Amino acid sequence: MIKADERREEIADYVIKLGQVRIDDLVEHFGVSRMTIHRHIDRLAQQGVLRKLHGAVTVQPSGLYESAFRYRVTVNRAEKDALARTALDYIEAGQVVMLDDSSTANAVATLLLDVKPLTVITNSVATAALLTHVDELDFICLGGQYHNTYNAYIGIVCENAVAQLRANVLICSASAIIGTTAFIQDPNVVRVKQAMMAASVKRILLIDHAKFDRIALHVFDDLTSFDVVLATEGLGDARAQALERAGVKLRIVKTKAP
Amino acid sequence: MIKADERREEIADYVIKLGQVRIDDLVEHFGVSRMTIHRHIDRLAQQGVLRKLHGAVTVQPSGLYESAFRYRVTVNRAEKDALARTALDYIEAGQVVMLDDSSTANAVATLLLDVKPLTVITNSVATAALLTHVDELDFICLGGQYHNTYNAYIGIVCENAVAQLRANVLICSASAIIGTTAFIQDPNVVRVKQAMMAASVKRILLIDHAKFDRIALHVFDDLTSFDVVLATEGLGDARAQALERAGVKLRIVKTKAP
DNA sequence: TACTAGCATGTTAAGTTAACGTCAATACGT
DNA sequence: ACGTATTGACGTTAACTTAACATGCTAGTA
Repeated sequence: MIKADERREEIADYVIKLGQVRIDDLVEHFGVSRMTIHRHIDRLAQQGVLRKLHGAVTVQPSGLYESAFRYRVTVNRAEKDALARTALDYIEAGQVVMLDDSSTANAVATLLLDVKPLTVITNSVATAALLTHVDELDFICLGGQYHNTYNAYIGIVCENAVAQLRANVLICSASAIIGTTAFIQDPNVVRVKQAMMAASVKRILLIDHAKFDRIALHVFDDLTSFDVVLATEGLGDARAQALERAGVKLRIVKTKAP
Repeated sequence: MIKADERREEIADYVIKLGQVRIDDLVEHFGVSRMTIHRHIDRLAQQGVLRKLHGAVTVQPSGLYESAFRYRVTVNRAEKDALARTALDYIEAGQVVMLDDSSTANAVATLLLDVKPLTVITNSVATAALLTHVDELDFICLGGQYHNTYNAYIGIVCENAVAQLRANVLICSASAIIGTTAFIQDPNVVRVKQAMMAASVKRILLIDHAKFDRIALHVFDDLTSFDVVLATEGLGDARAQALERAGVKLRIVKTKAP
């Protein structure tokens, strides 16, 4: 329920404020069982917000602000799952699918095992780990310089690798949406994503509503460049109508059952 | 000790034979403490040979253990370690090191953490897993088509990625040695390795004695093309002298203490 | 209203890990 | 040679984590 998400935010804030906290302190501070704390921090750790130690948790070593920023974006697992499930509508067996390094695309990867046979291309280490050792699935990893923050391969080697390939469908995400433009934090990531755009026939952008009202530095592309933009219903009717008026091929995804 | 490696091989064989074994069964079967079994299987799991479940271990979900990378790691482990330790003589901090997809090069990777800072390039998934998340280490993964048998990325994408890079040192191995020529089983792997040769200033070949008296289909390169050929003493004096007469820069590595 | 499904949570038993101590083999300086 | 670190394997225990099952709450539905 919503209360669980709030509790997770409280826990994340608490840990981020103190830097490192023993699990028993969390148990005492929040007045719930040790098991429940474990379940919460497991999920936060899976989202990359916290890191479990053995009896304690710390914030991920990538700067407090960014961690605090990141966990709010990734909290909504239900939204990502709903987006991922809808994205499957645009993927058919036998196609070549390219996935970027976003956690949303990673969620799509978990569902792709039901659409085999398939060729999948990605620069995400997390997604690569999911797709190795899978039968009936041709997997191509985009190499490049490993970047810890994104847990992905980027850089010129990656861009050139993308340029050699062609995909039927690209599934990607962005850091922020301002007006009808998608933005990304890192210029090197932008170049990789733009190369992916150029190498794909159909382009699908997945955005949860937390991507609005945020700021990122570098322009990725205009929303009208995508064949489909999947957004969760949280973005609001006004904004949805504005985007459609601007020519964006928007499709709203309901988080709950249809 | 050597005994520990043998014990790990015994455990691996036992688990591979039965498919899945409970940890307590291993404790009883080998007559050591539960903790020791844990330590053994942790290492095997890290090598990708086994997978820990929770109270049990299984073999990795991939059909071909004999020829697969995972099993090769445990074969001739003492020899590979000796070769790897000697190979460190040719690597200095700050250099760019390229490693192929051989298990021997993987053994070198485990030792590289002591030579930081370093830039490491590889197409091996096992080696990549070792080198991600390491501070002071610039890691570049060579992408390409994932190949289950080698647990590595190969193909034209990989070859082109290699061609964009330059390394100070290449550490590689071969499937077989016949006369003064190194052979490889798979033509696609040959092309990647040849690209690696062209992209490296100093080339080092690591071969354990099991590589002699074997047959592989495709020519990799002549042994005289390497700046150093490290071989274990098992290859025999006669063969060593013949190679040196042919101009091979051979260095014999002792497995045991002198 | 009653029924059902889906979560969040608690409880307990089984399993795992960290930390420390012992022992043997190896390296090193004198 | 000799004693002295050093290293790695192994065991023991206490702390910690996980899986599995049970309970209760909430929302949607007949």
